[in-house]
Amino acid sequence: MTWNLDSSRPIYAQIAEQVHLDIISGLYQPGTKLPSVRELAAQAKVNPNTMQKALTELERSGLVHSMRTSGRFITEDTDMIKRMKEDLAADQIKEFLEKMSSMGFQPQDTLQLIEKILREEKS
Amino acid sequence: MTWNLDSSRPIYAQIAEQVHLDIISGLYQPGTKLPSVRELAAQAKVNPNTMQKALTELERSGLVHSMRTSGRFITEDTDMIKRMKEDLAADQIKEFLEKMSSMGFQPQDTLQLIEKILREEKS
DNA sequence: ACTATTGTATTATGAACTTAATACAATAGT
DNA sequence: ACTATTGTATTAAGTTCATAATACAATAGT
Repeated sequence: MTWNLDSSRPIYAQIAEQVHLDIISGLYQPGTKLPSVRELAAQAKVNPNTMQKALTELERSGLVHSMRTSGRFITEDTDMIKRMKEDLAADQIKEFLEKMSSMGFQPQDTLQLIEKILREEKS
Repeated sequence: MTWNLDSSRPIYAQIAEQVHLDIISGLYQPGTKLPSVRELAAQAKVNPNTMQKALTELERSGLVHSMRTSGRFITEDTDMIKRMKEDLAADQIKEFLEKMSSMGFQPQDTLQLIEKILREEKS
């Protein structure tokens, strides 16, 4: 797990989002136990309170739940994870297209630009 | 000009970004005078200090410059605007593809998903 | 039974952000 | 010359965020 944090948004929100993505992408398997708050905080080099806040935030999504003294676990509801992945992907795409649109790129322009950039990256 | 602000990031940063986009998209024409700080603040329903901070921030990009008492103006350097538009678009695309990738969608998957969503939106 | 580990709560401090209320210097327009 | 408008600066207050330093209750593991 590599933590990629900046100062553009609250750190706890960035952490919550990243763990969210890691669950959705399957990096964290359903039913798995998460490292402890203190350990995750150490890994991410943030205060335990900040990590706690991030995880509490994540809990509201239903993707994780805490078992008092045995730790925090990823949900085993694979359908839910799948649904969230689809929803989030759709949201990301709409948000992205909207931003491109506000720059003057219509969806078709955007698609072509993406393809152009992908071609360039291959070299 | 409709202002779309939320609490996820500093307001001044969101304003700076939106004006930036409006210049890049051509909504604000090169050489044009911007409304005054106080008027823009009233439009966006934020404090004049906040709008001032947003515009000062924008000035660092070189897209606008202030003329003491006659107001703030959009740069006339259309080449610069064009260049910034291209750069920003490329950045947005890369950032987007990276996020999709962290969710488990490879670029080709993402392209197909976008096309699927565009088809769905037509109906 | 004991102990370490778990999530959680509390209090304090400092920084960043936002609003508010003013004030000032420069100058465009009259 | 006068006046209103411009960008800009200052000071104060309140909120959110992050860190720090502890502390507590519950329980898994021994």
